[in-house]
Amino acid sequence: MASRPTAKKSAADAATTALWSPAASRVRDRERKREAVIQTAARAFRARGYHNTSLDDIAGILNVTKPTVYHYVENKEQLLFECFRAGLALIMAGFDEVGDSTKSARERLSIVISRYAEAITSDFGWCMVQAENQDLSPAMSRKVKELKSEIDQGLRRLIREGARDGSLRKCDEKMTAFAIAGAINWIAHWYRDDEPLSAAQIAARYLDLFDLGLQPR
Amino acid sequence: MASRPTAKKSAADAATTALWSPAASRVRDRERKREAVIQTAARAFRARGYHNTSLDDIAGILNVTKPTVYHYVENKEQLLFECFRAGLALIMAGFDEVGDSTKSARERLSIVISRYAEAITSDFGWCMVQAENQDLSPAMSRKVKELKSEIDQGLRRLIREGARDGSLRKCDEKMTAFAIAGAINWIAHWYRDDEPLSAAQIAARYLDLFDLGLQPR
DNA sequence: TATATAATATACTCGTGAGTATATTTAGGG
DNA sequence: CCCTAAATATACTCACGAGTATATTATATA
Repeated sequence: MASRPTAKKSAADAATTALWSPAASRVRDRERKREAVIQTAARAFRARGYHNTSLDDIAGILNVTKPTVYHYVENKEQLLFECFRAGLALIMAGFDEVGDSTKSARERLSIVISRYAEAITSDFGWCMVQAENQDLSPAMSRKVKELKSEIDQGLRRLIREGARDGSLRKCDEKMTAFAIAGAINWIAHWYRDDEPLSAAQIAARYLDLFDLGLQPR
Repeated sequence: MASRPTAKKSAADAATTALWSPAASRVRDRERKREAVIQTAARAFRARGYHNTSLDDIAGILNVTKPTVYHYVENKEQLLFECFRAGLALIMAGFDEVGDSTKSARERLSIVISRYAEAITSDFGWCMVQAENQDLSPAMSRKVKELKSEIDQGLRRLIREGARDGSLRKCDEKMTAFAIAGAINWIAHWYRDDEPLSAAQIAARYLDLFDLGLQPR
């Protein structure tokens, strides 16, 4: 393996990379660096896919070698897991935001969906969506599944509350939550940074469908 | 590499495997065998993921060695592509089915969505959904993208026709098609063979959402 | 029945990538 | 200013998996 692999760094990588740049004042803040590793991994995973991204790649982008990466994370799987967790946190933040609101369930659902879509279009969101059980050890797979189900539970709860407060029509709670989550998760598959619509705009259009349906009124 | 790797065959594999079983009358029908290779690959990819499935695995399931697999397909990428193509064909069959129908666009869309969901829950459907550009050569990636867009075009067309014939409300054609396709594609991520609801039942619930929306009428 | 061709197997190569043993540098605390 | 611990690098190992060169067996046809 070539030392200090000469990786092509995008402008967007510069901010994180600067932490190691020879010029910079190398305040070694373990936590900051760890986060930079995770952030860089997320970006790389999203760009090339988990399996097509080696730890050498990630190290290269950071201007560092593989053992350094291992100094901050246990292994590749954990790296994916951390990215996943960050993505999940973004989504859960949406739920927290409306947690103590007095708004109708319908309004709260709107907000959650919008935040959800924003999260999904981020690097971490991609990881959160793509963290496949198949790529994880049984233990980690269980954990991921468990955590993912928080989103599902949150959506179902809003749908249930909507049926109670009358702001949403009664429907199959589970399948409706799956359909909505699926539509949003899928954004990660097609969204590119040059997409003309913002995540919020996409969410608004999706909400139009979920709210009103396609049948003329 | 161990010769004739002792792979655990599921009951469902038996039918395809029988083509090579010593007892069977070995009518060597190239096309049949090729299809068995592709079918077996699809099942394995879905079960363990594309990257976690080796050609030795696939050969093993078929009671055969790797060069035999190569006798029927160029390489692993092409194997995925064939699976993708089979999945796509299932979906496009839904569009063909309603092609010359005099039904309203709304009714036709219902049928297409139902067929689409059925296709997605199959092994080929999984491959169709998961065939990521990241795993394919540039040329193949282009081809896959091109073919996938047929689904999108088909959906948009129905949505457009619905606006014309009055059976569907006017909406953002592109984003609506994306939302619907996303919701359905996502089924591949969570559907398991022990799922209590059939694909058609899932589709019916999804259609309920897409048709009527969540806002009480 | 001999021969060409298809189908399959054996036994490799070769690259790549995760992970590590060990050395070296850097920085802070005594 | 020295000494310990953290941070990083060098230089590996090792397994695995795609793909192949080559032999062997079966089958169809002349």
